[in-house]
Amino acid sequence: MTNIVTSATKYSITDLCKEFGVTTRTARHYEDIGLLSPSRRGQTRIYSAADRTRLRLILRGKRLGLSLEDSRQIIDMYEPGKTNIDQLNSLIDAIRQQRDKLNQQLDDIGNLLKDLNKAEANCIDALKTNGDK
Amino acid sequence: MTNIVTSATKYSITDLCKEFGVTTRTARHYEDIGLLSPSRRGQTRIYSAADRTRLRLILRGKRLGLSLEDSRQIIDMYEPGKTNIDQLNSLIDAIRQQRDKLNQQLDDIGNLLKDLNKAEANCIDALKTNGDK
DNA sequence: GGCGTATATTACGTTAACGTCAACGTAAGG
DNA sequence: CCTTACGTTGACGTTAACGTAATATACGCC
Repeated sequence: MTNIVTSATKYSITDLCKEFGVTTRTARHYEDIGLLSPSRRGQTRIYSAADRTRLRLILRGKRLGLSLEDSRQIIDMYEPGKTNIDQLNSLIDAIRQQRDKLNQQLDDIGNLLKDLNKAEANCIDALKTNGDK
Repeated sequence: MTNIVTSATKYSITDLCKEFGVTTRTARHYEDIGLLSPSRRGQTRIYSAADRTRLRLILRGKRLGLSLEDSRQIIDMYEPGKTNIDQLNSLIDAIRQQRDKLNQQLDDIGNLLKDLNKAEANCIDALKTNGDK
């Protein structure tokens, strides 16, 4: 059995970045703008499972075309307590806005997929037609 | 009945841009990079229904987080004939890649929506709890 | 025919999200 | 002890997607 204290899964910067297919520069950049804040051993960054999750969420946001600031907003929603009562209502608003945006995206993707299917059919048609000569 | 020749729906740059909530600079930029090519009357741009459609597709792409280059690729897929036989197969590949990406997005959105629901529930909870004091 | 409004071109400015390079520290292995 | 690999901090460079003047032309109208 591994030592409980030292075994809490931790990652070096390169390991973490390799796992997600980003450069170390990217991880450091996210730290610069306060999206990640790994602990340190001396100078060296040590990423926890929580840091890993945050990175995962950031990258998910990117796939959806969100800015890093957008992602920060969303990720901060998950954190309890960090939200004082005054802001909860505006936070709920923000959440609903995000949901609207996402539903719009769902719609867009549906349409785009339809279009792509058509386009593919056209291509295959063209290949058939021209393949016969 | 309006004159068939002159009545084919056409738009001025400001009208078209207002309709889609973008600036004229944006439309001109899209023209600079070859995404739009409206006809002209003298110097003045005249947008056709086809131009309008292209703009609509570009903006849909943007909502999905695509780059303008990505959108160009996709939009060009719709154009028949412009694709020579040699490229049809690679085009089909591109289409499938796009589809994969979109399915990934669908997945991401589903997860994000779930998360947002949780976050909202937390907020509402917090409001209730604190509202009682 | 002067005024306002729309349009044009040219060109420099801006922001986000990193890339890239330099210069250096440190720990492990041969 | 030397090399190799991985880590650090600046700091300037780059790309995409426009913003923002500045300046000039053209149109409708009272």
